[in-house]
Amino acid sequence: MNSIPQKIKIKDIAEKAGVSAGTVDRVLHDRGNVSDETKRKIQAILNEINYRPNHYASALASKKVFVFCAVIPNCEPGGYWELVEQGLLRAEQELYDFKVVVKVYHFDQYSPDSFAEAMEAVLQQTPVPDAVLLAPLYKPKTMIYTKKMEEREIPYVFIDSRVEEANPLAFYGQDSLQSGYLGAKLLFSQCSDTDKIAIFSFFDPGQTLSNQIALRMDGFKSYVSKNNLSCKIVRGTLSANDQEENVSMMKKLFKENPDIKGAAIFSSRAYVVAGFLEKYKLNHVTMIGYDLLEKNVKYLKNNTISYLIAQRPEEQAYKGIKAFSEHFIFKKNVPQINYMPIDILTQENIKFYLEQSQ
Amino acid sequence: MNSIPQKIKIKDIAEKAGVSAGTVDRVLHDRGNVSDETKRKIQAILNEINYRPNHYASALASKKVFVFCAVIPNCEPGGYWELVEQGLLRAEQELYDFKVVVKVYHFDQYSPDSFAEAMEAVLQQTPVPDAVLLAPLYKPKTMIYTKKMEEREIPYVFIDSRVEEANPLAFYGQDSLQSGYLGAKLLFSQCSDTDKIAIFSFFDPGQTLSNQIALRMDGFKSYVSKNNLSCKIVRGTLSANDQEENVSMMKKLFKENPDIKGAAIFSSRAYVVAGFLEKYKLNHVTMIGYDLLEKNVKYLKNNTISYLIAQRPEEQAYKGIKAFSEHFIFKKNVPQINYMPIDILTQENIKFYLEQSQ
DNA sequence: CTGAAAGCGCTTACAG
DNA sequence: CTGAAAGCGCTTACAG
Repeated sequence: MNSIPQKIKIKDIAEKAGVSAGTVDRVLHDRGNVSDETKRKIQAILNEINYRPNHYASALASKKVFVFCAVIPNCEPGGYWELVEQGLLRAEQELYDFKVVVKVYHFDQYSPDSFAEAMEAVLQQTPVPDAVLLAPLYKPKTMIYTKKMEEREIPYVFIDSRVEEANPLAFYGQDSLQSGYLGAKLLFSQCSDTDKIAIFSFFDPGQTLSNQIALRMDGFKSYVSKNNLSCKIVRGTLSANDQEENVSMMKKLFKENPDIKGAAIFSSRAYVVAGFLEKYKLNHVTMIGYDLLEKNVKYLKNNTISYLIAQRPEEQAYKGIKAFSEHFIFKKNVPQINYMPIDILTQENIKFYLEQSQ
Repeated sequence: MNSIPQKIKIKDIAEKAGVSAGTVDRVLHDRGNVSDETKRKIQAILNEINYRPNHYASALASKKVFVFCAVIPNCEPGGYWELVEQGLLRAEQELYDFKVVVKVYHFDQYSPDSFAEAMEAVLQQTPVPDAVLLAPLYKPKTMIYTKKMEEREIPYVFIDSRVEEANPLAFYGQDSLQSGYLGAKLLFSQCSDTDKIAIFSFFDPGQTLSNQIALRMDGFKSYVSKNNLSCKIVRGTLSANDQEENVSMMKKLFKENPDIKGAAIFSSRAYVVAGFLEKYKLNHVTMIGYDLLEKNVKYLKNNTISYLIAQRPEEQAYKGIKAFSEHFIFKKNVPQINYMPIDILTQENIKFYLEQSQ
């Protein structure tokens, strides 16, 4: 009548071994204070039977509080990192009954030093964090702190981009090179191979261009060269905070190059360029951009942007925190490299991605 | 030191109300045997404080076994419905400790009668299922059984497609009309507006074309008419089991219409047409298809198919079962209409969707 | 109608 | 090194 097969419990194992449940628990979690003989006997039984621990009961009984820290750039309202933070909070909510706390630390995404400060604060906080999630925007500073965490045996997860030399518990993010490559393919599906294309990027005072943007640009170029396209590429440099300067720069660029047919920008702020194209009615310019921000979606919907390429930032953060709970609470192995799908968004399917915030 | 705020437990409420935990439990779950006065007193306290029940402890203590039935078409290896079944099994695995069993019933997807038989079996099984997930391929038969389930107060979830007149706990699937519309857009991004296009569909002996396929076709046509395209459309009818006949049909079609430039097929078996195009080297024909099947992916990778449109079948089934656990175990409200994103797959991003099977 | 007790499957001091 | 007991936050008979 009952279709659930009888589950094996610690008590069953204890009886078989002629010991108490406490002792079985000790070998199960390898916390010592068991004689070699008893240990062998219990392990023999464990090998024979298929014991599946009930991690919910375990968490209920355990007094352990987990503190997971997250180190990400400051969140502007409506900006990319706000989506990431939402994922962190969703994971925290979901893990509430497991006594998990997520503490978020922010840094200035244009300042490697500010990243370092945040990491210092994390490593000095009490209680010591059980694990750390971080967006490793800058490789040298990242290496300093991954090393420290490895010394202290604090597992860490990368989101957004990754540093190959480090050894995180897991990584969740996009293959940036490939997303740049796909961006080129989509742009040239609307443009001719010989067209003039404008590529925009934000001026970077400290020469600290983040990994991801640089890789997307490489991917874009690799599409062009692999397919022997004879397009001409012109560059425009944007300012992060001076919108007037941006407008005059773009005015000049499009005046000097009236034959520009396509535009691409590899940061999440496509709306800066799209706003210009719309205002000055440059409808003949096809544009592609990155990331599912409200401000970008507006221009996708009115056809100023033809394609947006997205990377599920909320899901990256959510899965990053969940990786820690899988590791500590559910004792599961987590795959180390987890590329998110490179989602292609158009006017026709955007609606369903917007609904998807879970 | 401990950042977890003190949680309120049933015992705390019981003390405040001057009753026992059992009585609080009775009003919490509305299972009667409580005097109006006690009930009021407890509810007053409940309204004041923010009690968050620990559903894990609740499930642990409860003896209730949940049986969820799923009614889906037969799974061919490598076929669409196998992906759905994988999602069912993943959900069952994940809910193992909650004493959840998922029982899968299959039917012949070309036979409404066979669907009805499966539903009969489900409703007659012992124990009575706590909930039923189904793919409502055929509306009239579906209505018969959704009615019965509503009478017996058995919640049900639709996946794949939905019947608007019914009232499921939830629906997980694609907006088929829109996915057909997007298919047209992608095809015409590679073809000219005036090209000749071939549309293929499987011959349907019982005139029981499933909802979804018909809607995709409508969506496709609506793109054509909305954009005033002057393309010519020719039709090809395929057989589900006679591959030789299919080849001769397609030979004839392409011989008589050498100017066919594009091809579309709205079922999951794009590989039947793509295999023909590849074999007879019709490289000048651009093709779009549906669903992330291995056999389709092969032709996406070698460029016979330009775009595949996917709908996350594994996730539909997984979320469908999870909707039941949210409802029964975690007492959460489940959104009723859940459209899956319409994923656009290309050679460049397919790899990351393949890795995504969770 | 209500409460006390036992139990879900595990962990955690504590005593020896 | 080991076991008995208490407890995690709930639910479930059972007795009254």
